[in-house]
Amino acid sequence: MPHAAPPHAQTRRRIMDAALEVFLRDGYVGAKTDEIATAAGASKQTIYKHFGPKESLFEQIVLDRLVGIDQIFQNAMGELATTDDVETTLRAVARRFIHALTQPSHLRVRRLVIAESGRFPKLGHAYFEAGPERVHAALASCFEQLTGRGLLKIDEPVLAANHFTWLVSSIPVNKVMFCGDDIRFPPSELDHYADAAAHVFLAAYRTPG
Amino acid sequence: MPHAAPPHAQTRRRIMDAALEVFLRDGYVGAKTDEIATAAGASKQTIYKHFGPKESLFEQIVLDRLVGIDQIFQNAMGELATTDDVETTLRAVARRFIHALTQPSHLRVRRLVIAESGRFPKLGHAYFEAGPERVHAALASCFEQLTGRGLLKIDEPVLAANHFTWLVSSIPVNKVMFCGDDIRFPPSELDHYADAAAHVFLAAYRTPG
DNA sequence: AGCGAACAGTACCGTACGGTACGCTACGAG
DNA sequence: CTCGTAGCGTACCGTACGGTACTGTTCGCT
Repeated sequence: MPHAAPPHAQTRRRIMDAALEVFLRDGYVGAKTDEIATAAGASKQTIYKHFGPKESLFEQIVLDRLVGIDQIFQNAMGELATTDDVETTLRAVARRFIHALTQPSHLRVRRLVIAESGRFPKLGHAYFEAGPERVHAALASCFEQLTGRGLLKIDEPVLAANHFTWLVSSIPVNKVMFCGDDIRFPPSELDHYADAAAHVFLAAYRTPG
Repeated sequence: MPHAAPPHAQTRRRIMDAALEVFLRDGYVGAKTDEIATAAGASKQTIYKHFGPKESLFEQIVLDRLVGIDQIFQNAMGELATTDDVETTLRAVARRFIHALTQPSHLRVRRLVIAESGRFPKLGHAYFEAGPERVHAALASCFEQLTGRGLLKIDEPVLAANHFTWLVSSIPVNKVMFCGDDIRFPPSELDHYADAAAHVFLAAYRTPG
């Protein structure tokens, strides 16, 4: 821990964390470099030295938050592909999924990217590919395996993956998009959404009998 | 070019239309009052006379776009509550729904409200209530009637209404949120999403037999 | 004709913000 | 000790933007 001398990286992280916070709160245009510097306990020169102009700083920070964004969801999928009890496992996946997704740390970034996707189209695309699309691809691959094993009946795996994720997450996610990140959902409510979503999904995609 | 003397309302509308366009393109902070004035063919004085400061202008314009926002969807529901052929009608509703929802004129406002919901929390709430929540309430009431008539089996009508609308619209809506309003979906693709959504919904909520 | 409201055009004010320059301190390596 | 690197703090520059004042003009009304 008291590793004393990482000269560069530490300052860099401090700036990125502080800047992200300011960008999340005020948006790209509303964020002021002076405030970022103050919040980071750094000087503006240092920021410009490390990241170049404001646009570049913004892109680097958001892009940085995107690496591995799908990992938590991939993890949430767990042993889905290899289970024998699809219903139980899928419900568990849905629950882990919705709890992970409704973390403010995730939804605030999501809203920021949506807000700035006009000014930074690349960021919008990058988020979409690194997040939803990756998750849907992984989920679709699970569904294919389960279909192959006769446990599900799915013709269009990617479409089904979309159905599953949006069924699970749309209610809380959309509410937060419009009503702010300070909304907290009781865990029981999230569980209820997850269970209901899994129920609907299985009604449509479970093998009959 | 001969001016035909406008009674205030016409100037007002010209300003509101131009300002909305600029706000949609640049966001609240990015929009410049000078540019709004130029785009409206009006002078800044006139704008301030009619709407007061920038914040007030923004709120009035967005609020104005919210009245009746649910009407197109209510209309899309048509004779849903009184039909005897739930499957056919529901599929038709889903198609009308997704085509109405994916109009750029709607999605651009949606994105703007999300983007500014931090700075203007009231607008976020107002949008959510005037849009999704109203639609869900109306849809839920249809579902209750259909359940009463034994054509559907729905315990939680509002939850089911959420399932239906998000099942139908989530794929294109979310894509546009991240990838920009210039994305156009082939009508056949939208129809496919609508049909698949109706299928999933009915599998879960149709009365057995 | 004459009055007043509505409006365009433009100049203007104050301030705030992105970005840079400069001078200073602290520290690790040789 | 000395030099190079990383960083802080502050002052500074140019510009741009929200908002106002002022002037002149068009139009409706009486």
